[in-house]
Amino acid sequence: MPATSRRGNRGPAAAAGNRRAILDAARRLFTERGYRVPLSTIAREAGVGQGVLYRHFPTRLDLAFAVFEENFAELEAIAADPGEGAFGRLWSRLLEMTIAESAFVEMVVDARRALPDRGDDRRLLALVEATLPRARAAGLVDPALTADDVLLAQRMVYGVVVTETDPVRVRQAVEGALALLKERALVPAVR
Amino acid sequence: MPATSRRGNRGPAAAAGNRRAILDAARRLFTERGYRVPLSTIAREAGVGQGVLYRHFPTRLDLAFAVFEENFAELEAIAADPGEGAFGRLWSRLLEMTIAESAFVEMVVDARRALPDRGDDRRLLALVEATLPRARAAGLVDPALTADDVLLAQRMVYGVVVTETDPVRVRQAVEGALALLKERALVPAVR
Amino acid sequence: MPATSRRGNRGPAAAAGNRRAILDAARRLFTERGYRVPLSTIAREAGVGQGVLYRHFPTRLDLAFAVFEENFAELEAIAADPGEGAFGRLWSRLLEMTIAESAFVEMVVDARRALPDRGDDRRLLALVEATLPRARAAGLVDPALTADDVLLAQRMVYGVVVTETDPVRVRQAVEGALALLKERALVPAVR
Amino acid sequence: MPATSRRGNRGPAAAAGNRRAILDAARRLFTERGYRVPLSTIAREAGVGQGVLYRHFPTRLDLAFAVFEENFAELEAIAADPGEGAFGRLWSRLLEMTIAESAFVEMVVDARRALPDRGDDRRLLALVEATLPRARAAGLVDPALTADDVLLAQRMVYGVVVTETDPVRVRQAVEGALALLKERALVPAVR
DNA sequence: AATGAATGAGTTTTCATTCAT
DNA sequence: TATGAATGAAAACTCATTCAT
Repeated sequence: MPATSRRGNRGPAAAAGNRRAILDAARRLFTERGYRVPLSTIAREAGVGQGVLYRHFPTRLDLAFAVFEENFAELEAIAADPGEGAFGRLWSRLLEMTIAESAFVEMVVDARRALPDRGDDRRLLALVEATLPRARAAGLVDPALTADDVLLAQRMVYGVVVTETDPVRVRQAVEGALALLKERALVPAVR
Repeated sequence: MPATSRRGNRGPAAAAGNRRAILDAARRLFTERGYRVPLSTIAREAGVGQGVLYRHFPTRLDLAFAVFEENFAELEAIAADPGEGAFGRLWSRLLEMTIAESAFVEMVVDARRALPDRGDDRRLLALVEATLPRARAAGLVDPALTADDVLLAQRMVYGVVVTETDPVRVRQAVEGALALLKERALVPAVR
Repeated sequence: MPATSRRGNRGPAAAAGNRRAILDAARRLFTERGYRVPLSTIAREAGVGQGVLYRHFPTRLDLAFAVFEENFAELEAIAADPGEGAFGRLWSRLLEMTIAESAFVEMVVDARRALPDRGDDRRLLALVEATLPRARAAGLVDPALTADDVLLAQRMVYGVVVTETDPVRVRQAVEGALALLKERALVPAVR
Repeated sequence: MPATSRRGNRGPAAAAGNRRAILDAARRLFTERGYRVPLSTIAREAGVGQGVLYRHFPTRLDLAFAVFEENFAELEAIAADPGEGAFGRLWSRLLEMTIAESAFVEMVVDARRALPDRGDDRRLLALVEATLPRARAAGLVDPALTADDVLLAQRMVYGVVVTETDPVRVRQAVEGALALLKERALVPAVR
């Protein structure tokens, strides 16, 4: 659904709201229609002019990374919890994101052609490294499980999500993938 | 490199050669420049007119599936071998294809949005089902390994390949993914 | 006036006619509305689609140079005449072109920012060098007049044309400029 | 470099400073990047908002003429000198301006399309008429040289400057042009 | 049957101008 | 009064598809 239709020049005060509306529209449209959805469609759905979209996000990748960034912020908030369950919640949320927003695989593919490393892998790695030791100490995961393993596992789940042709079977396919990885006791399984 | 330069209307005899040249050019360009490479580029590289490309392959997907089909044909030839090593060779070749032609993930993503199921999964499944029992009987794989597991594992490897930003680390990443799956003894590992 | 309105795909046979129509429209619109006239306007006036214009002339400069090239071709034809009057006719036509198509100054300014030397100066220099000696031998011009002088004089006339704000006074201004240069006996004066 | 960074609404007192900063930025950017440089760029470089630029200069031409006006003011100051050398200094400075700010040719071309005569020619003519007689009386210039000749000569130099593709050869080209005009004893030559 | 230019709709991109704060 | 974001009308550019020869 478009943000409430906006008309006329609402002045600079609208900037934050516009940015929000653009990000929401982009997240939704990337998911529904894929990464290549026209920028003009995103602007229209966000209820802003094309120029506003360009002011906020000069390239498609800038927009995509900004949406991605919000996911990261959420994961960082989870990882900031000092409890032993943080890793489990981080992994669970990461799986949900992977399932819900597989459109980002297309973005990654595109980014790979267009850009040098943006360091996103390292940021995610840091979150895992911050939380995994406590889970290990509490006996919640296989002691041999490394942070690299976790990231690799997430990428493997990505592969399953993106190649699943029937949307209603995505969760089931991910369950199957996690079962194949189960020996290393990645927990918890997807809800 | 374009197929040998072609000029003028060479009549029906050229049809097969043209089809061949288009498929070769498409395979190369999909890999090098991604699934969205302009069809006109493929026609040019193949040394044919755009009309010919349309005659042979009315849509981008028809072309992509035809390229994919050649991979299937190769896999089918491997699976036709009645020996106990057929499954291992099938898996090995499947991994190689996954590594070399990850551009097909983009195609699959596109196909998912555009088309009803084309049954490719089922064809691949049939090849695995034809070869896995003999490998299992010969003790070459974990007895609990199912054909579905194998297909799922291949999709997981896809995920790793497509998300690897550094081309020279793709094999290493796949090795890591296979190691995570090793408990089920998928053999052989990637070369 | 637009080339006779054309609709529908007339096939490759239309290519030469389209190129001609585009060049004519571009020459007219550059002169009437300046070098920055929208390419879409040129395409519309030529009676072709935008894509056709792009196929023939990938950039605005390519188009402008092609129009310019036609002027060169005309000058080359004049210079090919072995008679002693060739230089006079060359100079006269060059002045006419300068007066009629001052829009090309804008092009030159633009080209200077966008491109390395295209060698046009040298081509024009060659034409002058081919014809000037015969005129000199026939006593038609000051014996001290060099080909470089001629080119410089033409650039000076350019300056007068482009800075004349009243279109009806352009010829009069050029006459004045030629009078200032008269000691070197550039002949003939503009008609 | 932008004028000292300005933040916040500093009230009417800032108006003069803003005008100054805009003119400086415009002069520099017109020269460096051409007359078509985006107005937003000029505002940014001047350290002011776009609205302020519009308040001071409603159109691009208003801004361009204001920059030009400053040149006039400098020339007027030179012409106000009652000595016999005023004409020489006026001509010399005029040549320098022509060389340094050839971007103004683009402006003139644009103005010609957009505006009725602004009388700039007449203002410059007045300056020459005020100083030339004294130089003539002192025997510093050809007695036959008229003020119209001087203005025409300056426009001719414009033409040479704007058509010179190699920036380092501009002065040399101007020298050549002045040599062609030398019979009328325009002095002094460019430095 | 092959060629390759033409078409034109779709997308991206820019920027002069307006206007809420 | 200054700010700088919003607007939206152009303009530029791309490319899948058609079709005369």
